[in-house]
This record gives sequence, structure tokens and C-alpha cells, in this order.
Amino acid sequence: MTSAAPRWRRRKTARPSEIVTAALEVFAEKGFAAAKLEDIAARAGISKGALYLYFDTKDDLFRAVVQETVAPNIAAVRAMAEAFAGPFADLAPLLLGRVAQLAATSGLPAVAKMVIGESRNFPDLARVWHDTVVSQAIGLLTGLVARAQAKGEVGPGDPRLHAISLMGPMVVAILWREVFVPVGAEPIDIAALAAQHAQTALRGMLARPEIAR
Amino acid sequence: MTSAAPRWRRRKTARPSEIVTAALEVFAEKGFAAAKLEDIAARAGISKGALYLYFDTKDDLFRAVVQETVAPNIAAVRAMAEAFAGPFADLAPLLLGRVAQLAATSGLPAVAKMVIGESRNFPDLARVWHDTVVSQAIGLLTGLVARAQAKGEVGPGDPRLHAISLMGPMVVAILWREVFVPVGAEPIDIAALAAQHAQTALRGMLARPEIAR
Amino acid sequence: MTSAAPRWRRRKTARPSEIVTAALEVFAEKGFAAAKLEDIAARAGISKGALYLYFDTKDDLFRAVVQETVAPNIAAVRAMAEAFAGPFADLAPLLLGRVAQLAATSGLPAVAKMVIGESRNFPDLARVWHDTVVSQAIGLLTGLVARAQAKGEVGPGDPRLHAISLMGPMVVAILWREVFVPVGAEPIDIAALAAQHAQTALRGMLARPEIAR
Amino acid sequence: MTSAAPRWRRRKTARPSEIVTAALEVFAEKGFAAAKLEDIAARAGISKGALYLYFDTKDDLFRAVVQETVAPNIAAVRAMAEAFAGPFADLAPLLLGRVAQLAATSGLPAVAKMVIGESRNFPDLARVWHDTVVSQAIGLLTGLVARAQAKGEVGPGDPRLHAISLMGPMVVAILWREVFVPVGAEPIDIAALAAQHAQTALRGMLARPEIAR
DNA sequence: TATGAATGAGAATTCATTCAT
DNA sequence: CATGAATGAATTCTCATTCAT
Repeated sequence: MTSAAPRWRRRKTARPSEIVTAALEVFAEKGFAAAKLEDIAARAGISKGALYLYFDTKDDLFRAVVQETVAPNIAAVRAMAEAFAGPFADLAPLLLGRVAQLAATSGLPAVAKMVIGESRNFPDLARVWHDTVVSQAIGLLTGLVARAQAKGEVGPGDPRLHAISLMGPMVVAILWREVFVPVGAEPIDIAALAAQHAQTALRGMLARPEIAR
Repeated sequence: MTSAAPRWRRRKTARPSEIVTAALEVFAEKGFAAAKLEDIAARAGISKGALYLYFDTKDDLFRAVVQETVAPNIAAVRAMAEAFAGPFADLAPLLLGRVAQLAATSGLPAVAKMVIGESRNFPDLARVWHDTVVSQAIGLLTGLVARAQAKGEVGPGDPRLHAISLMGPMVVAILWREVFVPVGAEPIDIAALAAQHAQTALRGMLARPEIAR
Repeated sequence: MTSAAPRWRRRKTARPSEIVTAALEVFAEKGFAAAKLEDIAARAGISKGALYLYFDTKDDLFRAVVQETVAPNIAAVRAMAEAFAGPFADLAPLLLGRVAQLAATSGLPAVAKMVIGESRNFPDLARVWHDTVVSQAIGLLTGLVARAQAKGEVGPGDPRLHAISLMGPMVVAILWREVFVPVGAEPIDIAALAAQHAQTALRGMLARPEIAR
Repeated sequence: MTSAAPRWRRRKTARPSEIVTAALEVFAEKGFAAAKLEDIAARAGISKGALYLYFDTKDDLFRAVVQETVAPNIAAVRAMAEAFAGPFADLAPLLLGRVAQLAATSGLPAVAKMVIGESRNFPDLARVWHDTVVSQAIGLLTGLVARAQAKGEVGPGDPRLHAISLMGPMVVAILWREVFVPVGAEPIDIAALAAQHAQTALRGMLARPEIAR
């Protein structure tokens, strides 16, 4: 209410990451509104009251979950991409493969789903997600495409749209797994998609498609 | 209170769709849980109680919104695709263009966002959405690709993954508009994406890419 | 609200007795609060709105049900008893038998149950019931006992308590049928009780018990 | 608002019975449906929300009230009766006297009234009441009568109906106090009834009536 | 008279948040 | 630091009652 202080900050130095982990699980299962602090506390093995020693509100906790889940994964990918010296035709499959891997192993997909669902109620989260994840990823990829175009590797076309052409199917496959597989839909083999789509998209983009793969 | 106009008119038949429209708006803005029946009623120009003359629960109303929004749009696309006699290279851009159009004009994108966000709490909605929308669309496209492969128009590769390659970027662009544009992200020109991605994907898939476009 | 007029009165001369009958059924099944006007209207074959052409409020309807059900039955019994010329030992079994009959055929037991349950919320109903039913019955019986005592037929003792000794078991049997039989209790044979209890009570009260029966 | 005293004290163990007591009062006054949880909470000196720490629903609370009120009283009577070694002619007045006492001191009569009123809406409560109270009482008494018949103390007749002959007037007197005295009816002297009715009924049942009293 | 769509006050229930311990 | 009992605002849903037709 009275606020000069920043809206959310970590109290204590080492905030139990169990809380964030537990919260991620519950949020992912129920969505933000339907998630009960009581359940999160229980899963984290602490009391409801203790939650408030670390987070001021439910919103803050949600923010922390998003940030915590996002942060570690992005930098790594970016670093990998920027360090890569070879041709775009070799980098692209690598990137898609990495995304497939993230989809399989991290909490990122679940968070993505949440952010989508709650974007109107938590605009600043959507913003965080945009700024630190999607925009980064698209920006990175757009830059790589543009660079490849400059080198004559990739043909003409809006590089940002090319980036979306590359990544879009991966994102869809990830959401598919989160949303539809739990209700009985046939799974998509994300790794296979990464491989096949990389090949297709490259053949479609490259100036000399015969070098794809 | 001030009353020259009658407080209400008898419109039993018209009501439900008015309510569904209002509900679509509110649900899209707030998500399911945060949407207040009171707001929906107000926007539909009726009282809270009147809502229950038409829908038994909030859940039911949600279901109706999804169903109502979905139904009209799907059949049309399917019919168009199945009636099409020409080569796949001509059909694909048409389809993507149609999807771009739907994204711009129908309530479908907003509902999609909702369904994603509430999929765990309303599994049957996710199921309905899957069965009547996504699965239909993917199935349709998969069939078309397979047919084109049989005719030698499209090269090898899993036709379902090809379908996702084609549609994925469109879906992402639609979600982008729903989720990130409202918080300040740079919009994606969906029509342009449709055009460019159709060309790219076709070049990547076709046995004789030179005919793309 | 504005009230000089009596609180409940019949509008129209012949108020559809179907309404009262339907109301009796629903009230008896659900109790006052849980009974829905909608159900009553439906069972009476009219619209909810039409109910208000005949009764101002739900309370009024309840009152009407009680009054309507009670009125016809009491006078008859009283007349019968007062006309009876023979000895008390012959009258008492007759009376109990008549009560047993009422229990079996009229709506009285159901109304009794209702009145008991709602007595705090409808004190005036309890009062009506008391004045027109219970008090009448007890008063009548008390008078008969006193008269019999005066004639030396019945031994000493408070005649009102004697009256209760006579009637109490019948009342209990009736309530038993209403309350416990529906949940699986073993029924009480009310006619048999009337016979056996009349004999027992008379043997206990009469100055010369050997004439009982 | 004005606060020197702490707003609440920690009394988890004491709470439930305080709540049940408060609930008994409110239920008895208003009946189940008309009783507001808010009133019960207020009378128990807690908040509406706190109620739900102890009882899941209003129904549950009602059940608890019934169970709590019933349990302590029944066993005692049964024990007393079964321990009694003397003749039936001495036991019966003792039992009726005990019932008169219960009527005067326990919450049982109020609960009885409630159970009668709500029996259709809470069949399981009627069942509980039947199984733990009425059936027990009748069964006990029936057994005692049968035993007395076997010993030649009591004359012929259905022992269950004899039991009802004995208890019925007591039950009626209790309901009378609950239902009609509050609206101005002349009270029944329950103790006097117990004495007089015991004598009457015994004279009517005993093989050698002269020993009654 | 009769209808039934509409109303809106009211009640049960939930759950984020507080705070004495 | 931690607890968990307690709070009370907020929300869904019900239903007696009204009133234009």
C-alpha cells in the first residue's frame, strides 16, 4: 500500500528454492488463480505463514517463479549461438535441437503456458517473459538470419519472419505437449520435428538449398 | 431508477448469444477464474440472476463460449480445402491466408489463449478444442500433404510434421498478438508472415521447389 | 407493506385447491424453507407468477395449507364425541380408532410435522395449530374424562394428564410414520396400537377396570 | 477496533464444542435452513471463516450438533435400566422420571424438534436419530416389557406397542413444551405426567394391577 | 387472469493475508 | 525464523417476488 520500496525483492539472502519449485509445480498444474498457497506451502514442506517471510504476495511468488525458471536457460542458448562460427545451415539445426531439449527437461514449457493464460492479469509478467525470453530468442535468431543473408547464405525475406518460420513449429509442439497430450492427444515427437523442420525451413530459406543437411 | 424505457424486453431467443459474446470478451480479458459473472452480466446488459436462466454454472458458460466460437469457423475452412482441385503449391498459401484472416476477425485467438491457460482445470474443454479445432486442422493438413506426396508434389518426410511446419508459425503469431502485443511488443504482420512462410515452407517441401509461388 | 387489510385472505372466490394440495405435498416433502415455489407451481400445473394471484407470499401459502388441511377434520371428531351417549369405556376406543383413521387418510400428519419443524419461524401457525387442533382435541378429551370421573366411571387423577395418556401414543405413532419409516424404521401398526393402547389405558384409568373392552 | 484485548485466542481444542453449542442454540431457534452461519459464528465468538476450520459444510455442522447432543444421554439411561434388578412395576416409573429429567435439562428436545422438521432433507440424520435414540429406547423398553411378561408380571399384548404406550405421552409432552408453550399454550407438568401416566399404564398392563405404585 | 423472463438481496463457501505466539 | 488459527472481503449461486405482455 505505502510503497517507495521495490515491489518485490528477496528477503533473506538464500530464499528457499524449494518454495519456487513447489510453486512452479502447483501453478503449472492449476494455473495461477486456482493454485492455493496452502498447497504450495504444503508441497514445499513449510507453513502457509512462512511463505510470507519470503514473498509479500501471491503475485510476487508467481513473478519469482517465472524469473527463476527463465533466467538460467536463456543466457546459455544465446552464448552458444553467438560463439558459433560455422554456416547458418549448421547452426539452425543445432538451435532447434537445443530448444527440443529444453522443452523436454526444463520447467519452461509449463511456465510458458501459465504466462499465456494469465497475461492479461499479469501484464508485467508477460512483459518479463517477452523481454527475457521470447524477444531475446527472436532477436537472436533474427540477427543470425540477417547475418546469414548478408553473407549470401540465406535468400531474401524479412529476417524476423524467417525467425518465426524457424521457431514457430517448435513452440507449437511444446504447447501441444502441455495442453493436449494430457487430455489424450497423440504426442508430437519434438526431436523428430526439430530435425525435419530444420531441414525443410533451411531448404526454403537458403540461397543454395542443396547444402541443407 | 430513472425509467421511461422499460427495464427489460422479452428476448429469450436472442439472449444466449448476447451472453456468450459478452462472456467471450470478459473471459478473454481476464481469463476464466478472474472473470466475474457480475461483469459478464453487466456487459450483456442483464442481471446476475438472468445468467442462470441460460447457463447452469460458470463452467457451462465457458463451454458454450468455446463451442460457439469454434463451430462456425472450422467447417468453412475444411470445405474450402477439400473442394480445392489444384496443386498443393497453390492450396497452401490459400490456407495460410485464410488462417491469417481468421486470426484477424474471429474470437478464435482469444479463446485459444483461454483454453491454453485453463487446460488443466477444464480438461474437457481442452479436449473439445483439440477434437474440433486443432486435431481437425492438423488432420486436414496432414491429409493434404500426404496426398501431395502421393502425387509426387511434395518430397518425403512425416506428413504430420510437415503440417506442423506449415501451421506452427501462424499459431505463434496469433498467440503473439494476444499475449505480447498488449504489453508493448512489436506486432507481427500476420498476413506478411502467411505469405513469406508459405513460400519458404513450400520451397522446403516441394519436390520441385522452383514452382513455389 | 401498507396494511389495513387482513394479512391473508382469499382473492377470487374459488381459490384453486390444486395449489394448496400441491403446496401441501411439496412442503411435506421438503419442509418450508427448502420448498420451492417453482416446484409447487409446476405440480399445481400453473406458472410461478400465477401463484401470486392467489397468495401474497410464500408464508401466506403455508398458512393456507395449514388452515385448509386442519379445518375439515376437527369439527367432525368433536361432533361425534359430543353426540356419543354411552360409557367412556366405549367412547375411548372409538376415538382412538378415528384418530388412527385420520392418520392414515388425511394430510394432517404431514402438516403436523411441518408445524413442529417451523414453529419458531411461524409462531402464529403453531398458535393456529394449537388453537384449532391440539388444544381442541385435548380439551375435548379432558372434558370427556372429567365427565366420566364425575360419573364415577374413571378413577382419580388430573383429567388433562389422562387425556395425554390416551392420545400421546397415537401422536407418536403418527410422527413415527412420517419421520422414521421413510428412513427404514420398522412401521408401527397404528390401528393395532389404537386397540391395544385403548384397552391398556382404560384398564389403568377406569374405576372398575374389568369392563375395559 | 477498540483493542486492548487480543482479537482472538488460540483454543483449537475448545473451539468445536463451543461452536456446536452455539449452533445448537441457533438451529433450535430458527431451524436448519433459516439458521445463518454468520449468526452461529457470532454467537460462538468467532468469524464466519473460522467455522470452516472445524466443519466442512453447514450440513456437517448440523450432523455434529445432533450427534454431540444425543450421544451422552442415551448410554446412561440404558445402563441404568439394564442394571436394575427389581420388578418392572418399580422400574417403569423410574424410567419415565428419568426421561422427564432429560427433557428438562438437556438439549435433546430441541434437537428432536429439528430432526422431525428436517427429516426429509437429512434422511441420514433421521436415521442416526432413529438408530441411536428412538430405536434404542423403544428396543430397550420392549425388551424389559417382554421380560416382565415372561416373568408373569405383565399381561399379554405386543410388547413393542406396550413400550409405545408407556413412552408416547412423555414424548408428546416434551414436544408440547418445545412447540406450543412458546406460543402461549398452557404448559404440561412433565414430572406430574410421568408419575400419573406411569401409574395408569402399569395398572393397565400388569397382571396384578394392585401392586402399581 | 395468466405467463415467465428478469431481478437482486442474501447465503454458503473460499482463500490470501495477518499476527499472537 | 516459523507456525497455524483466525479473519473477512469476495464470489458463485439461489429463489421469492415483480411486472411487461
